[in-house]
Amino acid sequence: MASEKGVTPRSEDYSRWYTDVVQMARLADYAPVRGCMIILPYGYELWEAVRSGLDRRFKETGHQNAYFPLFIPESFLKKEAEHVEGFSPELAVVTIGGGKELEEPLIVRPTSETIIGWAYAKWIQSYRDLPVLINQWANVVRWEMRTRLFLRTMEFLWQEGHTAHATYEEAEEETRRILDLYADFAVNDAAIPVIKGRKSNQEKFAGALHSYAIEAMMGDKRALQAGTSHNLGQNFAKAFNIQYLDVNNELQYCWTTSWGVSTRMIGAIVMVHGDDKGLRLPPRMAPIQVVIVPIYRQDAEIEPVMETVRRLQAILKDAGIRVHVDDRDDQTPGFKFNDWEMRGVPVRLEVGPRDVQQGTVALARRDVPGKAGKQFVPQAGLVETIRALLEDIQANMLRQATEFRDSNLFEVAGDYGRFGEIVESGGWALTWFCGDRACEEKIKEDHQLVSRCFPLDQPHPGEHGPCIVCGEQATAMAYFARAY
RNA sequence: CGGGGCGUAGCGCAGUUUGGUUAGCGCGCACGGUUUGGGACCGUGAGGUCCCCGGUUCAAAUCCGGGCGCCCCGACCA
Repeated sequence: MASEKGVTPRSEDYSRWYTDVVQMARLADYAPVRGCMIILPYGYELWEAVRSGLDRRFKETGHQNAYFPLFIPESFLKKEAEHVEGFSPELAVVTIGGGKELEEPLIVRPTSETIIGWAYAKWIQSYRDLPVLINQWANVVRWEMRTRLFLRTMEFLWQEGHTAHATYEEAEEETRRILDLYADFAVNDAAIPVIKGRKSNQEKFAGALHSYAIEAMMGDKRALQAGTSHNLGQNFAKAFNIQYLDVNNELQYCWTTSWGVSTRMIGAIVMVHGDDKGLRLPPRMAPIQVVIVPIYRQDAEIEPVMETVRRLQAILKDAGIRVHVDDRDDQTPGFKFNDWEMRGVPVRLEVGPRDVQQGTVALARRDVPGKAGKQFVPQAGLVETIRALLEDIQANMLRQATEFRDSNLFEVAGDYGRFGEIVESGGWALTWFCGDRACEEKIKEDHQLVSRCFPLDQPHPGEHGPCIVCGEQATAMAYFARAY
């Protein structure tokens, strides 16, 4: 970890900064097993905020939670050709149980399409059983070569939705509905601007007809896929015999979808909003929205100060604001200011003897550094003041992130040299792209990066343009950028 | 899986080149006191299989051989 005081400045070394922030803000710690992490209480509270934000939206759109087993029979994975090809390099396999070699090895789930497909085949008989709209909150394991706290760990937490529908149209509608839901969560709760788009065939989920994703720009301009939604077509339905009888008493294969957001979202929040001093949490996600730091010089001042602190704490808590009183008596106020700034708390409230006398408090906002972000306000009407301040911080953080992102998006047509300049300087290039494997490979060879997505919101809808690589007429533009 | 770096107290490191007292520093921790509106100070104290195994030597944190682990950068991925 970095220096004795604070994290490595973000501007100095981005990846070290990230590692420092995650550890020093006590979001996560390294585990004794390579590539695994311990999610600490403060980090887990953030995850709970992600979970409740998404879960509420899932329920509102008619989904229910369920839980499927961790272990999947090896043969299941093999039933969908693309799927097994995509995942086999990163599987953890259990071959011994109870001291005996297993007849059939068990896969520790890397994702649950197969075992859920098996269950759906059992459950679904008729069009009357459709749609099936199930989500599960679970851990999954993928044997990763290179890992990073939250961004890529061998075991991670996520939600995976799995739905089955009667028609392609319904499945596609579901896939898109979830993509919208993810974007809504990212933008409105996590204050992360995202680009909704379709993945190229090369980048789609192993076994999907096509995949959509929300792509976000991190503070170092690299892209991060923060959520994915897949239209699986009938691929898994055919592999697992998920069939139903339609109104005409004819047997049909279902159309299925799957979609997921993982603990990686926490990495995104850190990397999008953090600054040189550490974490900055959007108020809607912050486990602690307001931290109260009591200030006193002499023992005689403790009593009246703490009395005011407790009173304000109760008022804020009753108003539904997540408030914490830092009453540690072995740390100075100055230390606490820095500590909570590093941990990203949006608002700091100071109560000292002067405030007790004058009926005021000092309020400091995390998104505006130094004195500029500090103001003295009356205790009267504090709930309204803080509510407004939290809203303003939330909006400001989204605005800052959006401005930063937009200033690094560049459109380029038909000029491969210019395209190279953009992506090599870290920007995102939006360009006509035919989507062919050969063209994507060429870019990968030249610039060590692949397409992020074809944005759903196309800048020139209905028009054509020359693919940036082969020059053939392409019908859509895609983003290219270095990614995590 | 390639390239680089690192492994010495809870954390960050010095010491290793050139083997030699009782292995040291800062932070943190415990206790006492003074402090407290932007990272306090003084005093006392606790804390070590120097990553592991083997070898060389009168003597190894230090030299030699082998192994393990972690971090960073690339190839592959939520």
